[in-house]
Parts: sequence; C-alpha cells; structure tokens
Amino acid sequence: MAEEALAEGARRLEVSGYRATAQRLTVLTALMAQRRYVTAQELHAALRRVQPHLGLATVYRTLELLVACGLAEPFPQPNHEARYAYCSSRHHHHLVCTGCGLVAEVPGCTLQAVERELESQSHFTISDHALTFFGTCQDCGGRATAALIDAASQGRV
Amino acid sequence: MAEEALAEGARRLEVSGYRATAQRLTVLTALMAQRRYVTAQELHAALRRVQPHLGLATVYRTLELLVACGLAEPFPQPNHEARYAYCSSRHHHHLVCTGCGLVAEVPGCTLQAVERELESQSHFTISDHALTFFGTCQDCGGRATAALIDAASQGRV
DNA sequence: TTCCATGCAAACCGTTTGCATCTGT
DNA sequence: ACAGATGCAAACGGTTTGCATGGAA
Repeated sequence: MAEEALAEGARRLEVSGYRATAQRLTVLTALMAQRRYVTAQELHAALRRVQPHLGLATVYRTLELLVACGLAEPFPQPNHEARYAYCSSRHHHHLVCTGCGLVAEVPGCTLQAVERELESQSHFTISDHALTFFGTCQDCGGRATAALIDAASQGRV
Repeated sequence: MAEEALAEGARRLEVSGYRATAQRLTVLTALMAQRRYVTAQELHAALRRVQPHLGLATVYRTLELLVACGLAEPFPQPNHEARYAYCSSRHHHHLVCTGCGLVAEVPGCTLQAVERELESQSHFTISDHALTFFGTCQDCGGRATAALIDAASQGRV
C-alpha cells in the first residue's frame, strides 16, 4: 500500500519529466511516513540518519519538485520556514493539528457554489481557493505545545 | 470614515496595552490605504517618502502588533516574505487578486456546520480555519502578472 | 524618572545558488 | 559522452535583535 503510493509517486515524477532517483524517492517516502507537516530541515535531519550524505539542498530541490507534481503541499509559516505535507492527487483540504502538526486530508469540497455566489457579488473571477482547518487531534486533546501552536496557528482568519 | 477606522485602530491598540504612537498610526493608515496585501518592505518604501526616518524594524514591529490586535492579517508567502492586509474586526475570509494583489474581505462564514461535520468524522477538535479565495479582479481580468501569480498562488489546495 | 518606542546597523537563519563531481542512459 | 542530479559550501535576503537615543506619561 505504501509501495503502491511510492510507485505512483515515481510515475508522477516521470510523467512530469523528472527522474525518479533514489534520493527523490527517499525524500518522498520520508514525507509520506511523516503524518505531520514538516520542514525541509526536519526531513533532512531525519534522513541523515539513514543516508548520511544526503544534502540539504537536495531535500529542498526535491520538495520543490514534489510540489510541482502535486505530491506535496507547502504551508509557508510566519517564521519564514516552509512546512510540507504529502498530498494525494485529488482536490482536497487539510486538517492540521496545532498540537503535534498531524495533517489529515479532508476529501471532497463543496465550495464551488460559494465561489459562484462570490463571483456574482464581487467582480472577481475566482480560480482557486485554499482552505485549512486547525484544531487538535485525538492524541493531543487540547494539550497543544506552544512551539507548534506558534508554528501552525498562522494564517487563520 | 477612514478617520473612524483609524480611531478604532488606535483604540484597539490601546485596549491591547500598546501605545498608539504616530509611527504606528502611520503604518496602519498606509496599510488601510493599500487595498492590496503588501510586504513590510513595500510599506516601508512607500512610507519613507513621507517619513524619511521611519525605520524598517519599526514597520516589522508594528505589523506584528497589528496582527496581534486583529488589525492585520499575515499571508506568509513561499518566497519567504510575509504580506499583510488590513483587517476589519469580525471573522471573515479574503479574496485575493493574483494579478495585482488586491484584497477584498468576504463577510460572513458558513463553515461552522462543515466544522461540526468534520469533527464527527475525524476525531479532531476544530478550533479555527483559514480560507482564502484566489482569482482576478475586474481591472486585471485575467491579465495577471507572473510575479504576483508566483507570490499569491501559494497555499492553494 | 521610568518605561516603552524608535532608528540604525549588525546578526540571524532558512533557503538558494555555483560548481565540481557523480550517475544513469 | 551527455544531460540531468547530487553534495558541499558560500552567498542571499527577508526578518529579527541589540543597543543607544528619544519621547510620552
């Protein structure tokens, strides 16, 4: 199952004209294994234990590719770091735990009707939207760590 | 009307325990005058023409205060800058033009029902959400500049 | 006089880039 | 051989911080 997803990822990379190199698949695997959204540096630190010579720049470059292929979504943080989460392909939204950073996908989306309504009211032509929910997961149960609250509670309305 | 909003801003600063200094009100005024979301550097450059000695650090510090008071909303960008837009007080969402950066507020919000539904499905306790729509405003009509597309099209789902 | 705010400049740090080397085709 | 990918280290640039000065209460 994880293998399937990895193979699908490799296929998606190649379809987009990129090579599915060992390093790239390692980064993708690590990103999938993390159920949280993570920074490039965190990913690099974790991977270094397995592949001591994996360069930080490679992690950054790979994450950029994954975003371009739709395999990852970036969450720019207010503290000037970018967090990334693995992404399945279809349109969806995210549920982010402000305690531990756990990211769950929210399947489906019913905002098209809202977009049409907004268009008629605003003179905008709407092409896209970003929606993220914040809360605490079952394990955190409100015991959110201050560090992650700071990191994750940005961008809220 | 703009004066009212400014006075309200000053009041909001003082309620939060901050002084409503001349510099802070200048920054707030400039942010309100911009109908776009802007970076601290852009704001600083614009203000320097009026107040040559206004420091960049002051602009950063003030924007941080405004966010804390709910008078501004930060939009962290993937290129490691943070854009800010003036915010009226109530809960609302934003409509961002990917062409010129124009930001309009979308009043009201009907996502509470969605949140309750999600909670019952996900084992999360949801406390907040961030929703931003992207599109082009009347003046841009699809003629979005590449620079601003790059800047604004992040975080989309 | 006390505390907060400001301006300036230096420091910080996450990210990007240059370049030589390596690898798969 | 060749083009793309990698690792390393240096550069970059937006933001933050330290500190002396200034100003409001």
